[in-house]
Amino acid sequence: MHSPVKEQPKTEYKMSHQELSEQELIRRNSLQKLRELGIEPYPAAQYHVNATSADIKENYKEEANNFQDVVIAGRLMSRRIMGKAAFAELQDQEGRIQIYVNRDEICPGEDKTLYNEVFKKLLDMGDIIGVKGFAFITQMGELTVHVKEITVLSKSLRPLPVVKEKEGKTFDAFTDPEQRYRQRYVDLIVNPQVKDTFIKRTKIYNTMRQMFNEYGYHEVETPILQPIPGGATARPFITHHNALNMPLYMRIANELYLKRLIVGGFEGVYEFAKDFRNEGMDRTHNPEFTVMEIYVAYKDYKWMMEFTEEICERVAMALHGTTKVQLGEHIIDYKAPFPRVTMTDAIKEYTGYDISGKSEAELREICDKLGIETDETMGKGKLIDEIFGEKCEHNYIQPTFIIDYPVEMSPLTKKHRDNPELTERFELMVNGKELANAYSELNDPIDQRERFQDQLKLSEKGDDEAMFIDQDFLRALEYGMPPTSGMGIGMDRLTMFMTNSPSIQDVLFFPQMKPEKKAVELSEDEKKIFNLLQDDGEKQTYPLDELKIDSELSNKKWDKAIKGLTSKKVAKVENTDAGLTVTLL
RNA sequence: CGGCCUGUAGCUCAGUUGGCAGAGCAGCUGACUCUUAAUCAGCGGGUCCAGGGUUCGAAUCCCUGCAGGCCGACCA
Repeated sequence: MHSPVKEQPKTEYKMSHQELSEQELIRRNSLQKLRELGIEPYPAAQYHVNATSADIKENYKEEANNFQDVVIAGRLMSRRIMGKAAFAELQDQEGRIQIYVNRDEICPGEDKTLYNEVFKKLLDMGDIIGVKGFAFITQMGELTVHVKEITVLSKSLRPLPVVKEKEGKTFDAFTDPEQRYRQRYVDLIVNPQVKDTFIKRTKIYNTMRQMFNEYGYHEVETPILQPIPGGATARPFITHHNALNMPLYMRIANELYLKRLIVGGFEGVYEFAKDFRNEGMDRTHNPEFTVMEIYVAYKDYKWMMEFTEEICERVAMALHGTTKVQLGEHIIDYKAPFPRVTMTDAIKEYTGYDISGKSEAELREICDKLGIETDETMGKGKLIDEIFGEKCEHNYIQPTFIIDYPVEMSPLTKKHRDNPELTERFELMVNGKELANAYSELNDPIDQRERFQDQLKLSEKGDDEAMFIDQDFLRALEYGMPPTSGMGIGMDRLTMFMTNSPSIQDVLFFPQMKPEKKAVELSEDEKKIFNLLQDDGEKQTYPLDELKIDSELSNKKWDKAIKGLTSKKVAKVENTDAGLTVTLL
């Protein structure tokens, strides 16, 4: 019988207390003292606030003598104590406001404990308090709340980074990217520009939602767990449903579901969708990201270009009050209309080659001449895509629609009304990157089936990103889908562009990170076994009997050490065909 | 996956040729009733990312690993 339940809390308790810093111990001590003074550091009752820092700052007028009975709450961000009086800053959702605390005013009687002990000693920066008082302007001219009453709302047990500022210069800023992303809550508390970026992000969503609703379109939700990951070419995450005993994929796109809804009779549907792609991560890619997809019946891609221009204009105006937005060294102007450039013209312009009507072999030759690497799995579509990606894409800094893509690289797109080699598709390029992707949706079920079959051939050729055949989607199309235009826009990228953020991590609250590993402390005997396992080549697996002999430990010591290693998740014991083995984790 | 850089106190960072672990802010003690990076005096605080190695001696040199950043590759 093992009893991990009994042992584990004990060690954890011990460990967590060993790790406490001096400042953390002092704060825990203050917490205790508050309770001894009859002050609950985590009160249950609601605290009725009647103003915010921004309210007071925007609307206080000395001559009007308003805000004479305000109640505000927030986090204590700085303190300047001068004997019997003190200034401090309180930070609420809207920002910071200075408060003035006078000993004899918060302690009118003989007992000065509330000021001398509670305010001066037991409260710290980072604590959340509520204050009741009146607004006034100090001799130095700063709008301040003169405190009459102070309430502890939440004691903070960890010291915050102290960021100071003078004349626009920031001192000791909390800048370590790892800590900022892992502890976004701290980042948000001490770096106001970070909060601003995320407020803008929400404003982008609200602006778009409002526009779509004005148009009468319908916001919907479609499955994230999909039996067939369709609608895009990308490697999916795979998971497993236990009760159904079947694999499920995390969606890489929601396109095929939204089109089913168009078949079902909705004439305009949209979804802000979290998509998941099991691919590389870099400055512009996170494994989970958000795409807004919209489908409108009886429209085509030309209409959708104008609609997309309106989105960009409205979003820029809502955020900045102008269509001109700073992005790195460029100023991007989202004023409509944006130029429309065909893919053929774009390639002609930047490479000199005319790709129209060229065969696969001819295209491969052009790639060779341009110094673009190719391989056997690449079809016509992919070759053209490579040329555009290598030689053209990065040139489109100002918003530009690239239109009329080759049919091979757009399996869900209607063939061009004038040229069957092309499709009615556009991508909106901004700052050399794809921001939106749209087409006149393919609604010919027989054509769609053939396109899927072409994808299947690509897949057999070795393209592991080619699309699966979604039979139910084809069945839906066979019932008839009205001519429809659809568009997808990368919300993370849009937010980056609109907030001048160089990295996707700056526009995601919680970007994906490898887990923090806690240093595991091992006993002498545990280390001995650990080292034996570590030295055992790459596999780091050892037959249990052999390991025990090699460790030269007594039965008792061996037992204790190996149990210690398994309970700390350093190694595991497995019962295999070959007998018991020990593997390093 | 490859190259470069980073990891030292709660935060921001120094740390010389390998020779006692440092500063500012924060913290603690005290002074101070309109300050604002408040000020003044004093004090405490370290798994130098982890594990090995070289050495009389390692934050520093070497190896391995972990985490992060930037660039590139792959990838839309």
